[in-house]
Amino acid sequence: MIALADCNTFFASVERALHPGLKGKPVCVLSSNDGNIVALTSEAKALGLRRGDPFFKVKDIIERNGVAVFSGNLMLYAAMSRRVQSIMRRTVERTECYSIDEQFLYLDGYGKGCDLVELMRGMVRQIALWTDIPVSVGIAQTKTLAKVASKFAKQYKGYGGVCMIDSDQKRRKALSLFELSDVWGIGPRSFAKLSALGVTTPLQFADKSGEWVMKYFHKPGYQTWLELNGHPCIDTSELIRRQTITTSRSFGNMISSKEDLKASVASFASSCCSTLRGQDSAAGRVSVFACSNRFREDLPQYGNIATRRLSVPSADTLEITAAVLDLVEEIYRPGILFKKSGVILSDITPGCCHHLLFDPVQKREERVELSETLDRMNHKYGVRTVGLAVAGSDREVWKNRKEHLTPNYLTDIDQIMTVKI
DNA sequence: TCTGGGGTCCTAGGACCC
DNA sequence: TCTGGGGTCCTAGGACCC
Repeated sequence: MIALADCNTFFASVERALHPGLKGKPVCVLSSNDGNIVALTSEAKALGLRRGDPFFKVKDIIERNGVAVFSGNLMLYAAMSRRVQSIMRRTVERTECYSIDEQFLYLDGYGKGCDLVELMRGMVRQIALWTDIPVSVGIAQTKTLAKVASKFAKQYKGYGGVCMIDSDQKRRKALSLFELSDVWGIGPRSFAKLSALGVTTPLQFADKSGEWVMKYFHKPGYQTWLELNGHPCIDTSELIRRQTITTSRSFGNMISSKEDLKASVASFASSCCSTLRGQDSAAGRVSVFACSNRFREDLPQYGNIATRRLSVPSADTLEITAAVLDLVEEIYRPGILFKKSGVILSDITPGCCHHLLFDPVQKREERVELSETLDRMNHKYGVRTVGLAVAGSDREVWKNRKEHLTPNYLTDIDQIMTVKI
């Protein structure tokens, strides 16, 4: 059996854990630039707010009802996620991090039936006691069914946070009651197609023949079908080393000058490179993209991407930044108001120092050392303590808006919480 | 005025190879 | 009238996930 442990409305729960006065109150967390709602508690949902709502459109609902609003602070959430994960690893030996708020736990060898449910309930209580983060756990034979079970665990208080699907009878009942569009692997497109084909519940889908599923939904849909029928086939274990690394942002203010665009992508290149070195890899290809504001129909629209292959896979901030600045020359257009830009590293291979007979970069070892020194300094003294001048300062015009930011209580000694007694 | 960011996998089609 | 067979690699686009 496998369990999925899912933190309930995770970002909002972290904010609530660090602001105890908000217990039982509506809380929303915003995306970067304070753009959209990305996480919200059930109390906020009850007011009609939805994930994805643009903040400016629902501001009046928020103000009228005294909803607590926070700018998303990913560093803070990642730190809390590590705490939650460590408690899960104390409970079960083999775990797999699927996302910042979800873990798969392999339960083979931990007994059957009630034992498993009690084991997981104990873990949920421990996490609540030590971190104040509410967690729902689903247990079943496959990851897709475990996800279904975890949603039931979240929905019905009576489960004590843990729901198990351990018989065919329970599986069929669960699938007949579950929302088809909430099944892991069935997105809006497949949902519409299934509806048109007369399939409206997960059970009806599971009861179709394999050939039928293959004909209309090909391999991904077939895998979901197998999993719903209790045959495990989705492997999520190979996600440790990323195949692409992207850093991109929407700007707080639109920009038109080439220098601002260059500053933004140079800053993103640094961030991509330190992630790359952090997983001990090198990238063989660098891309830069930029686009205008798609919501401003009154302005000329433009978007483009340019890619360069590096002669040797590299993790050198200087080399990759130089490539990124060159690529800006290819995509920049005067007169366009840019709203967003980004850097993508791909063709990623293990090992950060590659050698080639005709390497255009001199003294590559020293360059690698320089980059690693940057990483160490920024790790010790805080992000962007040292960087390339071309990436500009923290006050650049393209920087984000973040008006409701919670301090980095868990990761920065200078921002640690003050307690008054 | 204000509309997120970062990933994966699959498939089809084109270009090229012998 | 009929016009090889069997591959690889790359790219773009679509669909999905959190």
